[in-house]
Amino acid sequence: MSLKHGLLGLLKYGDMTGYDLDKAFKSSLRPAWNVQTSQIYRELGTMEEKEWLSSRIEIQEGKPNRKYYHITQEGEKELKLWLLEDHVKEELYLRHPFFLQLFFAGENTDEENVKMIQILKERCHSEITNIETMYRDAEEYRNIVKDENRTKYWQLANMLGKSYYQNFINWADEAIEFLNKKEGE
Amino acid sequence: MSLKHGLLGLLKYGDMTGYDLDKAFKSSLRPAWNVQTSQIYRELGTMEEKEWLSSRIEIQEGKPNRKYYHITQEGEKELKLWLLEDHVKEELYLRHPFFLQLFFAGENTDEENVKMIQILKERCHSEITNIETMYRDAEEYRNIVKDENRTKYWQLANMLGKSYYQNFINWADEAIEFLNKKEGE
DNA sequence: TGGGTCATGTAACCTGTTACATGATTAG
DNA sequence: CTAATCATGTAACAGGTTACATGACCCA
Repeated sequence: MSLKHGLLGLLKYGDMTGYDLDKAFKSSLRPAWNVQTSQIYRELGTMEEKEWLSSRIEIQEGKPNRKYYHITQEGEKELKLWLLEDHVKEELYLRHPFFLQLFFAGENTDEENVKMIQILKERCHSEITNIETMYRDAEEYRNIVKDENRTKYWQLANMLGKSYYQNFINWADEAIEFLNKKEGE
Repeated sequence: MSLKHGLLGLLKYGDMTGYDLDKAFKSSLRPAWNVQTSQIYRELGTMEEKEWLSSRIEIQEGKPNRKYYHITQEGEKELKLWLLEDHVKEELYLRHPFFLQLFFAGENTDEENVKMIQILKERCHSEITNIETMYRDAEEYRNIVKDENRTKYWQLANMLGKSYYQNFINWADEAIEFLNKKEGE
């Protein structure tokens, strides 16, 4: 999607290594998507070529060296522009194989589909739990950062993430009821 | 995502050309995502190589010839398996740049962000209108198909699509209220 | 006379995914 | 003793995006 800009955003909090960024991304932007570690390293490479980032290597003993990335002025400019762009235009799709599966679910039996919808529900419940844990873990950062402007939007992102999964759960309940009623007819 | 399986599903309704599939996809699976026409042709090519499809060419006068694709037994088997797989596992992410944007929205002013959220709302309203039109247009198919098992799931997909966008709208209202309240403090 | 529909694609590029590789240290 | 953590990547492939090309017909 826009991994590059996600990384730029995280690097505004401070210099980090690819490893740190991987963890930071996975623990804060998880509702967005699951990034591949290898992709992060690749993107960091091309971002450095574009001069959005600079880097320095810290030598460690016993452990592998750490390569710290730092956001440049170019990078900050790029991030600022991206944050003001309208990304809502064409990219609001419900991009899940599950939706296709549902559309063609008439090819399966109702029992098979109910089972699938139940799995969806469970999965969404556990995602909500993850988000709540994530958010509680972030409390400490909020105490350190004390930048209300930032934390305000973390809260909004948190609300959006949770309601997104809650919506699947609500739909799943309605769907199961609907299928049972049809069954009884 | 799984364009190949989406195309297989559509071809179960009857033989179609790439052009037809493009239109069918865009008018029924639109809440899922917007496929590139060129990608459909490419995928059809590889699907034919895999022998999930066979094709025949119908010569037309004045207009370009039409290349009809037909789902093979191999293709049907593949679709059946795919429809029973668990696609909910790792792929339920809210995969939108908007989420990243929101997470880092503290870099913008509140006014800029409220404007952005309002654009989101409008866009979601128009998506819901699109889905409703789409669904009404599909009524005729439902009368022809008369396969209640299929149409039942079209209805569920329709419900999911609408609630997905409605959820953004509800969130947007809360978010705007939240930002205004914070502003007043 | 210009734009839309019909109908097919190719080429290049960018992004995402999967698999693999290394090698030391630390905790259960 | 085994698994996890620390920390870096490369290679190959699959899937998505953008730009371009062709050419006739139809409608305002």
